[in-house]
Amino acid sequence: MQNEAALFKVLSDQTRLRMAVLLASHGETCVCRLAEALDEPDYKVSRHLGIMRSSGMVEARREGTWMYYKLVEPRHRLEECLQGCFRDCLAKHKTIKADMNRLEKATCAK
Amino acid sequence: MQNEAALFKVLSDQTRLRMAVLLASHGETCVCRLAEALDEPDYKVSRHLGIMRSSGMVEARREGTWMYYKLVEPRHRLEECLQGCFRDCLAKHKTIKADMNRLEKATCAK
DNA sequence: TGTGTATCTGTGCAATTGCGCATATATTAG
DNA sequence: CTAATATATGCGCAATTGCACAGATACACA
Repeated sequence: MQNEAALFKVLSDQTRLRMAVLLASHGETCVCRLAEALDEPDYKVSRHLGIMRSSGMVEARREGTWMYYKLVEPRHRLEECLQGCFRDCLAKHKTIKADMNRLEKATCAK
Repeated sequence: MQNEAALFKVLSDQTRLRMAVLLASHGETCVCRLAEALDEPDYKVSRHLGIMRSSGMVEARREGTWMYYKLVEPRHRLEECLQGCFRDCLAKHKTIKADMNRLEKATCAK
């Protein structure tokens, strides 16, 4: 049950929850686009992605200077259920819609 | 998004998550039975139930000396989804099965 | 090699969290 | 009223959390 509670803990921070939902909706995304989408400093986004990564929730791929993050394939029913939540309920949230708007427009040039 | 993250935060503690799943499976239950089910001191159970209550996740009813707690009716799709999770995925967890066993046998007399 | 862009991380700080103990409250029975 | 049972809470403590700043890496390209 430790692991399950830890999963919820990762999602208990607004920054991380927003990113989880964005990654569920938009798929693989680089750090600077996420930072623009959330309108938060890159060091903050990077730090929280690190936490999500070491919990096993997301995985990263380097491509040149960029790091692309995505949600992992669900490893059990709980993860599957939560990812469904992200897409089906949370993606409709006002905050997320605004995040998605900024994400679409993001140029990755600051 | 604040509220959604707060929901996950309530579930990020093992004691609270176990109780949420128990309440989802077993329905309304009194504090002393929950304490026996979790094999945790009553003040600890009571304190965490208080947190769950003030977050709006559970509601309480007094009957004589006993307090009965239950999950609230889902107020939106996220809560509905999470309660589904409790019943469909988490209730099968080893820890929860053991909790449920103790719960069935609980006499409420210490 | 050196410069610029993207990303990560060490550090210190203030705030929050969960715990156990002891005590307080509420209710019922005698 | 008193005692007993069930539940809640004030308190202090140790551990964890999230933040911002500054600096460190990693990579591409000249």
